[in-house]
Amino acid sequence: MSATKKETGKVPPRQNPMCAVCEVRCSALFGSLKGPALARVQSEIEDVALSANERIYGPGDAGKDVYTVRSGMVRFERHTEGGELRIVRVAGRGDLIGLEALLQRPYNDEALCCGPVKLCRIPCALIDKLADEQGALRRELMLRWQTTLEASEAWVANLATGPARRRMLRLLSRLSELGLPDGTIWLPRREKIGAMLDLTFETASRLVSQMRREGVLDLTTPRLARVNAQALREASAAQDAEGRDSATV
Amino acid sequence: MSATKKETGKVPPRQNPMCAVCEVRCSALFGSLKGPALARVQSEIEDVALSANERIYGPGDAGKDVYTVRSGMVRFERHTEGGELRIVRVAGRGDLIGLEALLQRPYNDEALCCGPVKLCRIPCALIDKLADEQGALRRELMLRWQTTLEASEAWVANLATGPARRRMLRLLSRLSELGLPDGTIWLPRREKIGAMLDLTFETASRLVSQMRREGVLDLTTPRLARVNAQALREASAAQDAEGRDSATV
DNA sequence: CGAGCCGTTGAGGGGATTCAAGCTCAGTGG
DNA sequence: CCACTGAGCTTGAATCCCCTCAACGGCTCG
Repeated sequence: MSATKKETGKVPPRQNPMCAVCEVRCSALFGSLKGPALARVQSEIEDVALSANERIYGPGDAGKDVYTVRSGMVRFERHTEGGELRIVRVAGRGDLIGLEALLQRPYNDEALCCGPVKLCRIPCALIDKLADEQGALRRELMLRWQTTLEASEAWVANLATGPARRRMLRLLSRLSELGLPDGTIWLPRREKIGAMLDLTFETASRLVSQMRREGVLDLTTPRLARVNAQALREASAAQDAEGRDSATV
Repeated sequence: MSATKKETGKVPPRQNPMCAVCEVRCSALFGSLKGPALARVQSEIEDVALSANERIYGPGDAGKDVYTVRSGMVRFERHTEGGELRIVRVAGRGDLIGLEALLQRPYNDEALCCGPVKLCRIPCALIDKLADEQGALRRELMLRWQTTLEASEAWVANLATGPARRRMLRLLSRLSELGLPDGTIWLPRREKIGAMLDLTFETASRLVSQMRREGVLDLTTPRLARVNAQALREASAAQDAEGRDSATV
């Protein structure tokens, strides 16, 4: 995934992301495209900037596009059979979302922005066209599906398992991956944390406070926080060890 | 540990499922293939019959095949970051499993048989070859990935959310889909139910007993049961209504 | 300023776990 | 034949975790 060929030089201006120099190119869908194909891509892709809680797409929308996340975090909400709201996954920088649309299927979830988000909107028609010429793109697409599937299964295993405290610690760990390298993360509203971990917002609040008292979390502005990676690792290890004890008796 | 090196050449031409008349053909991967391609497929596919708890593949295995489930039920186990066992998904008749292998990736989970299972083992090399000639197959593959992803997200929303009783009711509902039309289902051991729903086996047992007393479930042989679809729907509706009440206050 | 949203914290109750006992059933060997 | 085991299942009692209900404080905005 390190650059295959970049620096094709000073690609002239367009209004769109200029994939050749895009900051997520190496991990992006069109990372493998060459010259002319890449040029055509650039005229059809549109980049969009959204702010917190804006809707990218939702169930029922006629899906004609997929999106690459250039920055920010996207959450996927859906309602359970019982009607409650549940967040089933989040996507971050480099992820490709809305894959259902490539199969002419309606979107399954509602995709919403956590904080400001930048996207590339990619028409499905463009991908269909390119895929016929560029075999590598097909493989890349399958890879995206697989990556998404892995994220979903990991969500089941790590964020939907065990006591609330453990789930919270794992969420912080996941948020750290999506956040800045200095540990700054986007911390959702308590109610959203609840929807991710299947908790009430009160319990989510108590856990956030607990993390704060323990020095794992440091709340800065309303929706931003800093994670102490070291303390998080220690707390997680302690929590996991405890679980192992009772399981190994 | 089941056979990994097959296809040693002298495979008799006639031992395979005959896709053209296979009972799952319409929903199967090669449902769209025509004449000659189909004939070639039949000489390379091997059908396997496994019994309860046999391992189909596991993390670390060199993935060289994918499998179509012809009958029975397959569960996917993995360990959480804390080391506990968790079942993250199940597959049934018509499902294609082990898709990671198509991307030369190691399998993510351990795939195990619930009860007797019949599979078609399909070499990845065969799919790669066919995909170059038959465009429809590529689309079919993507559809499989998407279907699997949807199943995984539904698992999060329905089997990992809410009180234990609701999760159990939803599990029964899901097992019914995979079972016979007369309501006969394969009911896992209590410990496995726990691994699916994130419960202790005692709680799983209590819930099974409860379902039985309510007439939702009727245990026959050790691992088989019959579901009263009507009673299950009613119990689910009641459970969901209750949830909605407290949520809507 | 009051209204409303978000977050925090406390008190009490309920649901799931934990610990523990006892049951059935298959297999084994006396 | 029957005692003896061990695995799986069931059930009870006590504990603990999380939910529910409730009050309150900070903040923005009309």
